[in-house]
Amino acid sequence: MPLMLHNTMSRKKEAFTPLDPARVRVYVCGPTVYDDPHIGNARPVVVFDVLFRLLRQVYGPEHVTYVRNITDVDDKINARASERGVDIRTLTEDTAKRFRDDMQALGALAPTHEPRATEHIGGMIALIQTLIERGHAYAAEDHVLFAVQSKPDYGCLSHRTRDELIAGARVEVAPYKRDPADFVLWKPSTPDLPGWDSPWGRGRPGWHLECSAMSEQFLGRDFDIHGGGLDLVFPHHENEIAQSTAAFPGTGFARVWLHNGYLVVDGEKMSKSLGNFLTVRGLRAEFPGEALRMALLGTHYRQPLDFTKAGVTRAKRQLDRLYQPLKEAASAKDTTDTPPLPFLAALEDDLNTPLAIHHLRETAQCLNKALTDKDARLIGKFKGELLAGGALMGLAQGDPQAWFHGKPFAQQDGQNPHRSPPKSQPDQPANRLPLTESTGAEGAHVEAQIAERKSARLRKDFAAADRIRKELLAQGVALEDKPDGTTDWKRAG
RNA sequence: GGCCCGGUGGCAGAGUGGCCAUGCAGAGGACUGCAAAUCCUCGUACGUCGGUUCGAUUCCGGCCCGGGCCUCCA
Repeated sequence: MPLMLHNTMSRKKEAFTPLDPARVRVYVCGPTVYDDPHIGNARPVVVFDVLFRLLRQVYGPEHVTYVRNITDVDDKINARASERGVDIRTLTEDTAKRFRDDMQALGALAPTHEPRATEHIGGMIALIQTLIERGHAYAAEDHVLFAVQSKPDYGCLSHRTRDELIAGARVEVAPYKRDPADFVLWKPSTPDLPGWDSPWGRGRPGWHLECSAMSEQFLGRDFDIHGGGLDLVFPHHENEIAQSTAAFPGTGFARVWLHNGYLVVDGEKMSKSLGNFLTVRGLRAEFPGEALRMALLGTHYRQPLDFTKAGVTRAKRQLDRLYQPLKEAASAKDTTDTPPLPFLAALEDDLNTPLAIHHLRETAQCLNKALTDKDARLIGKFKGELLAGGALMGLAQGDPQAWFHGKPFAQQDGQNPHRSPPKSQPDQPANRLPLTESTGAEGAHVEAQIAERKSARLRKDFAAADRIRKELLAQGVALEDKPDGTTDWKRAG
């Protein structure tokens, strides 16, 4: 089955055919690094990470180039930097680092390239010059503006005409604009603001320009997929198309446009004033990063997602159900590295992650049955399928025992100990997480209690045995007696 | 005003012109000293009004409700 993707440009699901299967090229708009990412920022990262993994699976890891930029010049950055009394580079370096750390905790692979806007100012200036030469841009009062009327197809992505945009009446009509719909390519900086010398004086680039410049640099003038949040369709992506195709006539820029739907929290738009603003960092203190990832993938990427903490708890239980049979099958060898076919079909149908998760759970159930039947052949097969499917979604790749033994998250700082490196990504050191010894002294205590309970059970002193189990449960440790007389434990809740 | 999305069982969430999503929660059973985990069985849906059709939750139209975008928010 071919990979089907919903293209915002055509508003249809289309069979995906790369321009060059040996070099599949994806660009996704990355963060503006002025503050820690919130859970809404995480959605596109996780969604397009699944796409990245899927493309690597289909075309081979070395044949996929994934670029996600970092916007490190912006008015909000300027404001935040001056608030803190640091220069923007200090602020953006620090914020970008925290962003990468958060995204890694969510199991997202590092993109192939992560260019920063400020390192591509030259390319942006060159692009502006080309646009001016071709009559698509003009300088006015130290600004350079893109002349929307010079591009008859402006609005092709958002399916709006220039007139419809103007009718919205929220357009800033600056006196230096020839047309109200024109947008800024370059704007002047005051001496206290970051700026670069240019033919139009010292200034800084408009936001849309960086993606046009950097995608060209890393992916060329024609590439396969451009992704981002739904809110970027207009004006950001519309303007990127206008800039790039105006500068390079005869080229098509991105072929397929993917946009993820909005995320709301408890049914309401996330905002600081409502008190429902959830940062990834804050959530990581309460939940495993992998549970957050599962929660984000539990809704199809184009659907609106209502993010709730109850939902994350549900997602964590879903992961328990995947890890449980993997724990039981820990000593078995997986005999395949092919994901279940229906699972793959679901992902290939416009990244239907909820359906894919369902198939993964089906495989987990098959593994459970095989374990019950002690069918070594099926155990190996389903374990392999489950791990392979999980690898494609960045789920269930950790050590099962560590997943169940991990420290309660309220007591944890730093990294998620539950994830070990994804099996299929041995070449990505950024994704190697230490498998911390979370069982340590406390584990020894639990083991001692288990031993004590075992002797109580052997002498049929069930009251004592139950008391020990109850005490442990109060400490957040749930016991699980195995048929062979041994007892397992795991974190309750 | 313009454009675009949704409304599925208690909750979450896929999908389909006629037969099952699935999970959580709930009910019952197997297993267990009792649990847990696991397995088996079960109940409860497709906003509303019309139309097309042998048949619509699924296609079309009206309406109601919710959400988003319309110059820099993923």
